[in-house]
Amino acid sequence: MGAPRWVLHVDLDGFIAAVERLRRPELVGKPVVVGGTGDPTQRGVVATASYEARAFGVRSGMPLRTAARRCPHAVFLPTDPPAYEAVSVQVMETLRTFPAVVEVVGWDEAFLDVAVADPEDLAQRIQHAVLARTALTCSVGIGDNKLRAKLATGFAKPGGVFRLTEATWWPVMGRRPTHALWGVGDKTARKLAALGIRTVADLAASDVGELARRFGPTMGPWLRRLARGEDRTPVAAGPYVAKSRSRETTFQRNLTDWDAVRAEVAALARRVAQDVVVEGRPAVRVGVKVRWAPFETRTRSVGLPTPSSEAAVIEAAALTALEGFEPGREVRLVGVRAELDRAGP
DNA sequence: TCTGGGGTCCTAGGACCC
DNA sequence: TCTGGGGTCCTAGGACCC
Repeated sequence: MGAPRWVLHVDLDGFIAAVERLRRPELVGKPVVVGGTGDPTQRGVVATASYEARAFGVRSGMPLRTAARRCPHAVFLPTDPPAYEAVSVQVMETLRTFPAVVEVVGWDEAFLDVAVADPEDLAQRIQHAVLARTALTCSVGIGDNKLRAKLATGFAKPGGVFRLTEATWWPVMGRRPTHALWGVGDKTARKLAALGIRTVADLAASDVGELARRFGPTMGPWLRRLARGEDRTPVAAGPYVAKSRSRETTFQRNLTDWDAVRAEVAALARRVAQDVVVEGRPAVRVGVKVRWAPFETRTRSVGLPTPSSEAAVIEAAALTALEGFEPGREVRLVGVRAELDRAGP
């Protein structure tokens, strides 16, 4: 008889802002907003805000200009991905010292599949180990599957531990809006509300046939399972295998010159080609994204006759895809994406 | 609130084939 | 000549997440 299985979801508190504060102790206690180039007069959005900045209504995803209006005295910093990556590696190494299957979900998040009698005790030991190694605090959600562990973390923040299982699902989640579920965003919540489905309990009790009609054969039934906290997705230890690689740029000023658009697409395609080489699997399809001003996004893509990792091939394909667009309007953003071969080189 | 960048997965229509 | 139904691939778009 082994100990019971649990899923733990570990999530660093305000990760990016916390890493910046670590490097610059003078930021401790101050509102800090990280995002874009660090210049709040430029186009860009908030990647993370410290809890001091959040008190002024600054949120991730918010335009930097808006953040500056809400919290003018905040310290604005550019994002520094290599620095966060380095700290993230230390965090994940620390998690792997525990007897668990570890699935890394992002820079600052991981699932652990564990078999222990006292998951709260393990959660606290993880918090202490991460703090000792990186001086960062994290929150831990405990669940009987990934979905419940992930949602539990929201109740654990900041710095706490929370358990959510089948036994407590209804008292904790039943009366919350569907938007509280992991995978239900603004659009779906609104669509559900139009059907009279407002809470998690409403969704759990709704007609699965109706959901399938409105949301499709896969999404419909999945939504109802979500509302019941049902999830059998395993914690996957395997190394992350990318399905696509992409690069995109939003211009500080919209481009009006199509030659400049072509040049930018070519440059992005060469960067994507470098990423493809690093992945070690060739591209099978290349796509281009154009965002017209003010904010209308369109994509075009072409399959490659033969899978390739060559910069010249990927660049040529991107420029071919770009020909599917009618020039003449102002361009806010361009992007290039490569879909990778699933099988291998 | 004038809206980044990097991903994943699902849906749906049309082409094409049997 | 007119007609069916299903399966699969290709492509674009949408929704969501960190």
